[in-house]
Amino acid sequence: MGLSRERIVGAAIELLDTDGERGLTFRALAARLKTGAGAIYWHVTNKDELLIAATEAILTGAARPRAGTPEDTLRAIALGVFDAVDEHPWVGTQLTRMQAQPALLRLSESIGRQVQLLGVPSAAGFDAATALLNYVLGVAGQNAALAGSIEPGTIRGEVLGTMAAEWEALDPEEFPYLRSVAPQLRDHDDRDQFLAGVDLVLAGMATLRGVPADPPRRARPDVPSGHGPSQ
Amino acid sequence: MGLSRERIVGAAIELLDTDGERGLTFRALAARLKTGAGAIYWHVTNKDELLIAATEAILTGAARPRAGTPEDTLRAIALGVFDAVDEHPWVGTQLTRMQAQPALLRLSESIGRQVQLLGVPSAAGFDAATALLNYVLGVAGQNAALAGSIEPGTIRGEVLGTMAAEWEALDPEEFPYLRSVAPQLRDHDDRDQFLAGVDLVLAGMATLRGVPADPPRRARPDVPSGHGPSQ
DNA sequence: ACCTGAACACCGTTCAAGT
DNA sequence: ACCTGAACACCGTTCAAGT
Repeated sequence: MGLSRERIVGAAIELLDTDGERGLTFRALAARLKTGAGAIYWHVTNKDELLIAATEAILTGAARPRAGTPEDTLRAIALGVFDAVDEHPWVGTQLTRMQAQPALLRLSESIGRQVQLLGVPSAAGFDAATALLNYVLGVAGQNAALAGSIEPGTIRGEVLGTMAAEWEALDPEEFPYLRSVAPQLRDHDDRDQFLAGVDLVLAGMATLRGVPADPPRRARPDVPSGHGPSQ
Repeated sequence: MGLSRERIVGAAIELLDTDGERGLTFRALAARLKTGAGAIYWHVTNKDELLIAATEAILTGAARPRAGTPEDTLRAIALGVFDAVDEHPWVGTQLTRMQAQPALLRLSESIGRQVQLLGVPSAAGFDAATALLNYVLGVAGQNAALAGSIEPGTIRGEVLGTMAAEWEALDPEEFPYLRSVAPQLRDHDDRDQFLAGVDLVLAGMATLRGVPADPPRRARPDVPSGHGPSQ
């Protein structure tokens, strides 16, 4: 069984997951695949292409629309990205750094289409869809950065705890707000907060249709809570 | 006039602006400063610290609250970041990649405080402030990525034109939405769209107070249109 | 057609040696 | 105290040589 594009991409994903973004080098990849570094170039053009393929492997189907109201579909799409980045933080980096990422196109398409279904007038619709996309990408980028700043494989809650401790140690004169909110940071649920943000944007969109929005809830039992669509 | 931290940071900013993020190397920096590469390490710990200092130099004061309603202040803060990233795309990368970036703390503080003033209840307030921050960071990251994908110094409109052409060339079966919206992408104003997104989030926040939001406008003559607060 | 591994052109960073 | 520049330990990528 020789090399193949799939084996290479698979090994790259493993390396990225276990050793972080800096762990993926052609030498490490070659060692894991028991070949020379140059062999990989026979199947893959360069590192960028490899990263795109790896992201593609994780994100296939993540932006696929499901049945339900446009709002619920938008929540599901957004959650799909969130969970994928949660499991594979380097996906967040790819999504926010690479313009040539096909997954980003599919995500834009899915979001845009659902916003259209929402009934937002077309001029404002493009702006609204772009806003939601950018919010999702912002969270993805932050989560990737947060994961990149620590040892790969650290427990989730731990990261927020450390960050909360830093906020509590800030100068009270300059950072009263962050200090006051540090306890909330410590024991909040990322995923919940992400959804609250999605709901906030959706509530904003509702005002664009002239329909009074019901205030976004924080608890949402209607959304599946398991980590879904990533590989 | 020997070396100094300020001269080093200044030269780094010039290099980043003219040659892009990949243009900043210790060797190029040393050449520009007419020293050896190692000399820089006497004044600066490492490259990360240098990038943080450079971002800091650009973003000082960008998040400082001005007089006005909380909404207007939030718009001004967001615009400050947008314009800074517009002039110095690498700032967008820093903001979204580095957790230890002081400018990010100040930005979080400023946004959070204004959202408090907005009267959003404190539990939802933290979520709302985080949502706005993530939106701003998402746009910053995308603009940085977009700028990074092209030759430094390309004309702004040109980038969007190229991207619009790509969207028009997409498969009509798979990407009907992006194709339909390509013309809007071509001749829209980034900055306008960014503001529309901020207004969307603000409209969402308004629903959290139970106050009916007036629908966000697209034209906004009340906001200064010049590129302001960066260096 | 596919693989090997040395070699090339870079990086960031260190450090003995200078002034 | 500050600077110099060679050296070290890496990178991504290429390419002659093998099978």
